[in-house]
Amino acid sequence: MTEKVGVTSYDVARRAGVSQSAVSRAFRQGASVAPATRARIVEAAQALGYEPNAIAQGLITKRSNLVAIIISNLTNLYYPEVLAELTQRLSQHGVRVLLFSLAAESDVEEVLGQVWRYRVDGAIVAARLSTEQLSAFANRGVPLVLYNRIGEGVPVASVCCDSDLGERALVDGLVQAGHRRFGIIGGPADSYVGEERANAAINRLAHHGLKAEFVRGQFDYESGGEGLKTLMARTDNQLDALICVNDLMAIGAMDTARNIIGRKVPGELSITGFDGVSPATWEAYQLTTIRQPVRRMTQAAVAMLLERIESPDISPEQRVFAGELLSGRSARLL
Amino acid sequence: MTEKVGVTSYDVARRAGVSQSAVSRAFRQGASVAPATRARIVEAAQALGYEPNAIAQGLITKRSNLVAIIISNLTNLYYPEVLAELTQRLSQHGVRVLLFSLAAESDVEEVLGQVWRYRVDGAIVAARLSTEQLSAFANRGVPLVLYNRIGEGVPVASVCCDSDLGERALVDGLVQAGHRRFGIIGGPADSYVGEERANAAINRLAHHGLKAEFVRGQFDYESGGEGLKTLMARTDNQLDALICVNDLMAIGAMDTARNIIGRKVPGELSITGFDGVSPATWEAYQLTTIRQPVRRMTQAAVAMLLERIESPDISPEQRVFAGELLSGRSARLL
DNA sequence: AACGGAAATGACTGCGAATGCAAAGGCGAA
DNA sequence: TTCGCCTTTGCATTCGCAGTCATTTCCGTT
Repeated sequence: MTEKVGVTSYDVARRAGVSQSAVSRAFRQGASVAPATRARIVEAAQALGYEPNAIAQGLITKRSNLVAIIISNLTNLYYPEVLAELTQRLSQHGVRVLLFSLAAESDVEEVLGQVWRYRVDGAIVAARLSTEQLSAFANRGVPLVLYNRIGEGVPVASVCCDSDLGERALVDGLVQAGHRRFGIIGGPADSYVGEERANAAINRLAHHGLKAEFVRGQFDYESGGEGLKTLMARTDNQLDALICVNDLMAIGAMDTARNIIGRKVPGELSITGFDGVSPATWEAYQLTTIRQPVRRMTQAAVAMLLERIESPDISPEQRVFAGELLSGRSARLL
Repeated sequence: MTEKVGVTSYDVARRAGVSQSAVSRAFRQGASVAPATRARIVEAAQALGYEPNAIAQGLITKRSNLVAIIISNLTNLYYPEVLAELTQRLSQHGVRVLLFSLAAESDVEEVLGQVWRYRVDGAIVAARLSTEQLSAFANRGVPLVLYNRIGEGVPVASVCCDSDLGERALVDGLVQAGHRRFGIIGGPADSYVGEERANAAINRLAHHGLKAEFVRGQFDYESGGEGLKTLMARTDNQLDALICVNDLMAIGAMDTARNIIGRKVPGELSITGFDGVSPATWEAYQLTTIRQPVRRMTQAAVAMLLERIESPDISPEQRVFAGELLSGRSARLL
């Protein structure tokens, strides 16, 4: 078993006493090779430590078996799970993952350049793309599936978690439980889900004839606490319900409410989140939130992408999944 | 700007009225091309939406500019940060990341097959590799850097966080503060850092003439609570210090101690962790732990790998970084 | 105007595997 | 034994680009 560098199909062919074509065929499904020949070849390959060169394969077949995954902030606590799921599912289908992690949104353009260069078979993107960038995928014929965002202005395949349904469940529950002074901590203005969720909450509150104070956060723990303080100041400490557009900010707000401001949660202040990250279920928080069905969403994203790799002309489709209401102990509902 | 599929250097050459060689040179650093010619070529390339085919480049130059990152459990809360850092640093050096996320350790063998096929320039691995697997990297001439583990039996480049120093600081602090009944929650038996840290703690306790009760966990939140309960049962509830080999278990233990068992932390029970993940600093926990210098460690891993890609014969090196003691409020120290 | 040397450019080959096509081999039936 | 058909096999070509080598162009010199 002398594994060595640069073993090619010719080396294997020589050792097995066949032609290079035969070696190629021996490694491909359903090719015409006599069982005995294939056995000899496989044996020779094993002896030499041969593995087909995926680069060369990609060049000639025009299939790299590579899929780009572009994620903006991996540290979001929500994405790692998504990434792991996506990677493993894609692996099962013989597709490798080329990972691009954006430090800043402005890096997208550069990243896309690399995506084109590697001739990926498709891409799953959880980052903001401009209309031009979206069209670039179409023009280059690279199948694309957006994760938790939709193609603004351009029809693109995407999977999302339903913001309206989710926030409606939370708002309705809070209103029915008697809350009246609402605060909302949104995300950065350029975040799709941030705006979606905030608007969903605002609209549903309006439906009940209620208004809410609104501040923006950065989706992180600190934003939650700061947002809460700001809202408290603005409302003369009268806030009795706080809707955060993600869990991390809700957690930050809970900690600040309990340990800094000295408000009982949920006794004096109800707090809700969105995502259903693992810390949300920790004993200290028991957050009332909407859990995104990550398994189903990743499964859908992968399925949609693979479909489109096989048949590039499938029309765009949006799959919107309802989240699950996790009734924790951070909010009085119903 | 008609971006289209399959634009090759020949297309660009034709449009710019030059040869394919010229196009190739125009896109390479320091090649001999007249500025005017290069400008014409770049313009033509832009007009056609040409991007050099990295696959073809890889085939001929034998440099894929691809690095494999193999991580066992991405959901560990500690790894996402590491992954994001590694990816971004590698990107800055023009290297792309081929991500492999293991669902089970047994998948390693299959993953390695893919790693060979893609002719990656190197690999960073945070997963358990057998001696044979380690040698396979050497035999195939693929530079390898291990993250938070060392090559057992084989000399391999690696970066680690010092378990001895870290646990020593924690143990010494706890002992000096008067703790005597110790419990340790370790990791799975096949985890390198788990064993390292547990042993480090046990040895340091022995140095003080103390023993500790020991149970194993799975590095997750639940393990912390369960481990604590088990230890409490074993020690007749006399435990006064709990050392967890990672933060997540420490957090789980804190929640269980406070909310289930009804023990004051740190009043009646001191708890320590290891890693310095972000939830450790949350207001609700303020965990006393050892923070791994992630930035320096990832920086080192990337530097070591790139060095070895440039000069494959550089000898193995271990870089061990001291962690930083985060004195939180989960333990009485000194 | 002629020359020399450096810079710029193009023709050509090869990286490693896949595949169309033609040739060879195997086997059963007549 | 011969024919015909199907399965195996090999040859030759191709994918897109880098890099070698030979050729041409361009300048400054004398």
